[in-house]
Amino acid sequence: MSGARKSFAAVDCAVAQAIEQMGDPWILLILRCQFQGIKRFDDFQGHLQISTSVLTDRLRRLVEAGMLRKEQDARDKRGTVYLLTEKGLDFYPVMIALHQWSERWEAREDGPRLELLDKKSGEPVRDVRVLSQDYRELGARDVLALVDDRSGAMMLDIKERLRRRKGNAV
Amino acid sequence: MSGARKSFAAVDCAVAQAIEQMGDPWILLILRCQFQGIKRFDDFQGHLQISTSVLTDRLRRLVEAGMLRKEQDARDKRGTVYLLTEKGLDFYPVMIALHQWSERWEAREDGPRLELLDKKSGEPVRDVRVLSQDYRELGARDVLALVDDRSGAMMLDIKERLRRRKGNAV
DNA sequence: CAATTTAACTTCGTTAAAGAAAGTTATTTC
DNA sequence: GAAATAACTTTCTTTAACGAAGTTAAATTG
Repeated sequence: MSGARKSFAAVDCAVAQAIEQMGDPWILLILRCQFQGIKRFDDFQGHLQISTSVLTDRLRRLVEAGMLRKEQDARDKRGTVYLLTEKGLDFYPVMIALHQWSERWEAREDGPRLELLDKKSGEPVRDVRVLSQDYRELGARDVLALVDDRSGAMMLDIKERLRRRKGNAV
Repeated sequence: MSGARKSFAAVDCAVAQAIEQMGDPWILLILRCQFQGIKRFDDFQGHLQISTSVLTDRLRRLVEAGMLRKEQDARDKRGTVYLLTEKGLDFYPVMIALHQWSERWEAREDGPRLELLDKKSGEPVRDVRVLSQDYRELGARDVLALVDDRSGAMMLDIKERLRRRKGNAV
């Protein structure tokens, strides 16, 4: 009876909140363009083949979310530039993690389309990974997720689930 | 005249391809649940309040994309478990980068809802960042994106854009 | 300096996908 | 053997994405 995309803002989880705001294909593609240096309305359209109404909507959302700020182009007063804020720039690791994951699993036969080099050294950047304090690479199975249930006590997520499922296959 | 979400599969870019496949809110939320250990149809519904038709569709897409595999539950032959493949598990850095970004910028006043600890040491994991070979943290401005134009020569992305825009504000 | 072009939208009609609810099939528990 | 449950499928309604056309203000061209 709805047709609208549901909101899951009520879910008390940082990832869910991030997805609520940034987990939209066009939002992510616009951010990708931003990191490529694209800043203007018609350049987004040229690169993304996005309809004007949707582009307007997504740029507005990104500004509202504090990811981008709007500025008048100094050279052409008709023009607007959308610039990444500090919050927007801080999304870079997510974007690069996504990029590298894609290169690892969906690579073209003829090699990578894009190489990311550290400007200072000229060497490729490291694969974005979850690391321990002493820089060991950690997978999902090496990390313990502690959920704070807001009642004062810290609760072990895994133990709680095990309890609830009463010995089902894990 | 369309109403359908457009495909940008033709865009020759790894990030765009990743977004085409994984840049959907429900896809991302299902993956988040997977990393929490949720594996069964009705558990996804319970946690996500997702409609059955959409959940069916997204699980099918995730299996098709090679992120999840379907298995019959050994204990209950009615049951199906959806398990992360190697490709799916490798998506972990993206998920944690998203989580940490959200905790940094959308944190509740009363502190983090989830703490991620290295099982081996008990210490929190590092913030997921783009790192140089010698572990310097790199921002978007510290990284050079080299585009391979498939014509043999490597082409400097930034220089090319500068040339095209003929001295517009950067 | 008038006419045209351009940037960044807004509005409008159409359609495909998201959603709610009810129905289906094969197990399993009582 | 009856009721419950897991994992869907089907049907119907609504809404948001799409394409195209129109708008406004500034800049460029003749």
